Order: sequence, then structure tokens, then C-alpha cells
Amino acid sequence: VVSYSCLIHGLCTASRMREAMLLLDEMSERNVIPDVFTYNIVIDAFCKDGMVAEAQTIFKMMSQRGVHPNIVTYNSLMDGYCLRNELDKARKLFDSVTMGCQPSIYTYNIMINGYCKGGRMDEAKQLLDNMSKKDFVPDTVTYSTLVDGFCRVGRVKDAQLLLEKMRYQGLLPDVVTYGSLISGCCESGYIDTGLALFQEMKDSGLKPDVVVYSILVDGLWKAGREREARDMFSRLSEDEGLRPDVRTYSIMIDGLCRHGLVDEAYDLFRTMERSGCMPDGCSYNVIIHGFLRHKDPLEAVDLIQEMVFKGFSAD
RNA sequence: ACCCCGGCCUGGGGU
Repeated sequence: VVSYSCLIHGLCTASRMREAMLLLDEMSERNVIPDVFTYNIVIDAFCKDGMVAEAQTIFKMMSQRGVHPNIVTYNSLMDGYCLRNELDKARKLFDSVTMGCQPSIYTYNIMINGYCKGGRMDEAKQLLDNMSKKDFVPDTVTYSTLVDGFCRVGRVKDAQLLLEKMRYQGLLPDVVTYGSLISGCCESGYIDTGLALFQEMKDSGLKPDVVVYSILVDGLWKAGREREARDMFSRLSEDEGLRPDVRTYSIMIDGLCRHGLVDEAYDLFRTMERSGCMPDGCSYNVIIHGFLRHKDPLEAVDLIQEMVFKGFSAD
């Protein structure tokens, strides 16, 4: 069962759902009985692909075969509804789970994340208070989710207050919590607050990761602070020994293009490839827009052909 | 008998 489940998991993460389903059939034929883990893997994959109806079909199938769903099954389904912004369906499931069997911290975090991504911050906050009443202790993920949620609706001040509340409860913000807040500061035009938080985070002994650096490089470019954006990009490798990833490069390429430095952007685009970081659809779109803005449609056409040849579609 | 060991679910960045 474990071997089959691992194989199915591999196929699912590669979005090869057809083959995963075939394997699920094959194992039954070979008298290897799929257990709740196996079904959970498939259900979660369908949910992440936005196919909750298919996930429900598997859910029914497992029940018919006498395999009982567990909390992870329900968590995946809830998350599936949340990802489609069908929050009321998610909430129904949430309510029946909290009434019946044991919810887990994941159950709360998923539902809170659903509200946050849907901009329904009051309901998200309510759930935070709700869980404390039921002796569930919010964790770093809970707070980071809410910090991100407040930032997305422009309520950076509330996000900062939440960070304090979190500390007051004895929880330390991690690199994701800081990343969310720094990103929110950049979006709302408080880049210097973001930089101060970056310093604070390093002072507290946390090592910034490539995501935090990318957020700041992007924020600095968008604030028109070219020199500092370039410095931040260099420091990521020089100070921390980190490697820029495809998104960091895209941010740099986009910044250079928007500052009229299309040739340098193009050099960086090729440097990224040479250093083994393969451009994705977004990187192509960024550089193509750069060429189009600077009246170089011929280069743009070449790149569009190249990206289509690689299986990406231009936007 | 007891303990340990394998597979499932949640948070931040680019057009």
C-alpha cells in the first residue's frame, strides 16, 4: 500500500491525475487495498486542481468500500472549496467537522485562510477568537495567514497589531510572518517600514530567505529605488549565500525593463538560463513586455516563438 | 507486553 501510495502521490504532484487513477484501479485489482492515506492523496490532488466534484466522487467511492474518511480528508475538501472561493460550502463542512469529530489546527487554519483570501477579514478574525475559546492554540501559521490577509486588504496597521498580539501570546514570528508583513508594507507604499522589519528580523536571529529578498527587491524597484534594488539583489547571494530563483530573476528583469534598461534585462535573462535557472512563462512575458514597451517588436516576436516552442503561452 | 521507524492536509514573492 505504501509503495502504491507513494507512486500515486508522485503522479498527483505532477498533475498526472489520469495515470494516478489508473494506478488506483490497478492496485485494487492486485488485491492491494487502498487505505485512507491513499484516498486522501487523490482527493487532495483533485481539490488543489480545483476539481472538488471529482474529489467528492472519490470520497463517495472510499465510503462505499468501507474506508472511513478522517480529518485530513475533510481538511483537503475544505481547502478545495476555499481555493474556489466557495466559502459557504467550506464553512458548512467546517461546522460539521467541528461539531462531530476532532478538528485539528489545520482545520482552523484552512478555514481562516479561506476567509483571508476572500477578503472576509472580520469572519477570519472571528474564527481566531472562536478557536481560543475551544482551547485550540493558534500557531505561527494561523497568525501568518491573518497577517497576510490584513495586508491584502490594505490594513497593514492591523497586521502589525496582530504581530504584537502573537508575541504577547508567546509565539515568535518566523520568516513567513515577516515576509507577509514586509510584502504588505511594500504594497501599501511603506517600503522603509519594510526595510526596518527586515533589519528587525535579522537582529532577532532569523535568516531571511530568497522569498523575503525577492519581496524587497520588487518593492524597491516599484518605489523607483534602482540602486537599492540592485544592492539587495547582490546581497542575497553575497551576504546569505542564497541563489536567486526564477521569480527573483523575473523581478529584476521586470524592474530593469521598466527603467528602460531592456538590453541589460535581456543579458540577465540569458544569464539566468546559463546559471541553470530555467525561465518560465512569466519570465518570458516580462521580457517580451519590456521589448514591446521599448518599440522592439522584432525581438519580442523571436521570444514569443521561443516561448511557444517551449510549451508556454504568451499573455 | 512496551517503545521507536515508511506514505496524506494549512501561511509569504514576479507578467
